[in-house]
Amino acid sequence: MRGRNPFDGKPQLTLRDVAEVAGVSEMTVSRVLRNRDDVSSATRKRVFDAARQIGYVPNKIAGALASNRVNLVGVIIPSLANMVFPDVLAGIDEVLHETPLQPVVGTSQYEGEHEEAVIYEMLSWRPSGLIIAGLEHTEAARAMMRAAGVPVVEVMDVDGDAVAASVGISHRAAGYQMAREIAARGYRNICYLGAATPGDHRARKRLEGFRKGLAEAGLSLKDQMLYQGGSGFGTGRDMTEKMLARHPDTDFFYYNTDLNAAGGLLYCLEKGIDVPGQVGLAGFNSFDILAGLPMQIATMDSRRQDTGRKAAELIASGELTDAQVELEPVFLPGETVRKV
Amino acid sequence: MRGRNPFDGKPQLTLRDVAEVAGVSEMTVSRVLRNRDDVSSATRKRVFDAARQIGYVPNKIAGALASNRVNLVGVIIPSLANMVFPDVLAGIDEVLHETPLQPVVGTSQYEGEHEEAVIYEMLSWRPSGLIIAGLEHTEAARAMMRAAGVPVVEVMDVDGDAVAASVGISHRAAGYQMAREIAARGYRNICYLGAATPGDHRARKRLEGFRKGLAEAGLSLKDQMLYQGGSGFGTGRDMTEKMLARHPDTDFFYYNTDLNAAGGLLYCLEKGIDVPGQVGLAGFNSFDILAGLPMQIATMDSRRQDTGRKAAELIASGELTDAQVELEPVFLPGETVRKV
DNA sequence: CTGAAAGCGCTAACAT
DNA sequence: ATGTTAGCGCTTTCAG
Repeated sequence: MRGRNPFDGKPQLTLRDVAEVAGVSEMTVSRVLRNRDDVSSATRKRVFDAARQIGYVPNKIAGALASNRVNLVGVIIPSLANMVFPDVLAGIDEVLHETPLQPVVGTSQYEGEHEEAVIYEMLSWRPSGLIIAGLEHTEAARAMMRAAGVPVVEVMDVDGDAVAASVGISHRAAGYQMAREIAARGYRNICYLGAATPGDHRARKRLEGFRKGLAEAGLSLKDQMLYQGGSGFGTGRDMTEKMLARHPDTDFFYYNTDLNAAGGLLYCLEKGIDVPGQVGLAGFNSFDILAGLPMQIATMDSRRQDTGRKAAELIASGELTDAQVELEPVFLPGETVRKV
Repeated sequence: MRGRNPFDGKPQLTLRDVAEVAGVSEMTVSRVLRNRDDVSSATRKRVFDAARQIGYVPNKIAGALASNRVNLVGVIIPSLANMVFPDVLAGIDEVLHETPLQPVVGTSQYEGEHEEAVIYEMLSWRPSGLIIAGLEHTEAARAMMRAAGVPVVEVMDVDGDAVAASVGISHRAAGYQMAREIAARGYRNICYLGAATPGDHRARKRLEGFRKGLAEAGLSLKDQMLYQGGSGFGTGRDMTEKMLARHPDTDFFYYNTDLNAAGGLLYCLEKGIDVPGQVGLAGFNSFDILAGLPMQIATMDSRRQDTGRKAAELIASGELTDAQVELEPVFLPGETVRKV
């Protein structure tokens, strides 16, 4: 016997098996199973019954090879551990769900070489499209995406040159706008608390935009602190405590994510610090689950689900597009910044 | 020309193209690209150079059809919107990352018919394995999984009959144990606050186990409340407020998830309620991001990453296993229950 | 160590 | 409305 799948004891059922039971040609079975309407309803029924009876499951591998159509969409994100990426995935899934397309997920672990390998792997399945987080890739990765011959959408960032299409917010603009909002509210001693992930270009760009916004308001960042490891209330709390010890006159903390901001908020409230009077706080992302904190944190909606949805729509359209879709990050003042 | 992919302008590069450039046979190219060691290193280098030069990406569709080997693993979960499922995915991804296998994700939206369709879709790719959340499936779905001929692992639940292998905690046991812990700490007026998702069998089983545990301690559930929509601090806060209004003598709230419990905790603290003296609180899941709340919530670690890892290991082993791996849900008393 | 032939299961294209 | 033929790009098998 030829090399079957090692797990596969019994030979797989083929169209031929269904055809024999139904008493029609393979081709007719193929037509019925692809829901084509050029088959008589009597034949259609016979075929469906036969297929169900023997438990036939079509082989998409063979179908894909013959038709050169693959209903898979590659999705490459840095990690699944950070909530923002599953959020984008959920948006993608929501749209693909209405189509014959299925997402295949790969993670790059914020690492270019790794990402390149995952892209290669994905493209070797000849997917119907590729959705990939970020605009920063190795030169080889960009070359592969350019040559892929299928729609490629880079998501969650529009600050830079996309290989083809892109969907997302400008993190520079998000940081910039936040700086302006903070400055306009009279805060002056502003610190940034973020992550030390080298491959996190989006956080880097937000901080760049933030500094620029401060500069234009005649301000500058007083200090910053970067942590290793995951975000969370504990992380935000610790960083806030340390920074306040270092600079007791800090009057604003800008966090890389709401999760850390929430920790900072809880710390401040515990210490009896007047928020937003004495100290203001702002995060980033806007997580639904945090609605219900003692105070609603000022943040900026990063439009993750919308990003996923829009990217999936571009792929589903089948066009080889290079649309640049910039979504607006929405400033949500919450209750942790002073009123203007 | 035969029906190419509509997105594909240029014909795809084949082994033949590489072979011509390298001046060897297709077969030799195939060997080199599969990293087989029966090729001279001189030839190997020529082939690699040729492949890189023309930008060749192998076609796994064709390879899979010829070899009957597919390096995809189907993963079917109810939703991506609930953090617990990405956590399992992360565990799966962590292990598959070290193998040639790639996860393909599908969601069932907690809906049996939908799940059945997704299973059919997945199996038609002849994946190397299938990981699916839960033990409750339509009869047709179970039949497909039984006949799949590849390792199938049902995860996140072991209370019931698995089609083949299963990995996860017993939610009944988790609920039961939590009830015993609560009873042992002297709480008597106990309410459950959870979700109204009909397809959430795990929450249902936890509650069953919880009731049983209470009963064995001579107690019974005072009341329960189920909400529609996503969990979060706001949801937990609202439910807690309503339930306290209904039963001011409630001395314990058991939540379906830590996210809701956190909302309840914040509400209680705000109202000056003595936690854990007057009111105790416990959730479920154990989310890292919540470390840093004013009080650490009593919870039970649902071992999500471990579950994903173990399931992926079973798939990666390639064995057609029916191992039943029961992980222990770990009780974490935190600070929101009285000391024993 | 390298090559030639056959065919994986399905679908496009062309019959009828 | 249904059937026939050829072949997708690769790997298995067998030959050298």
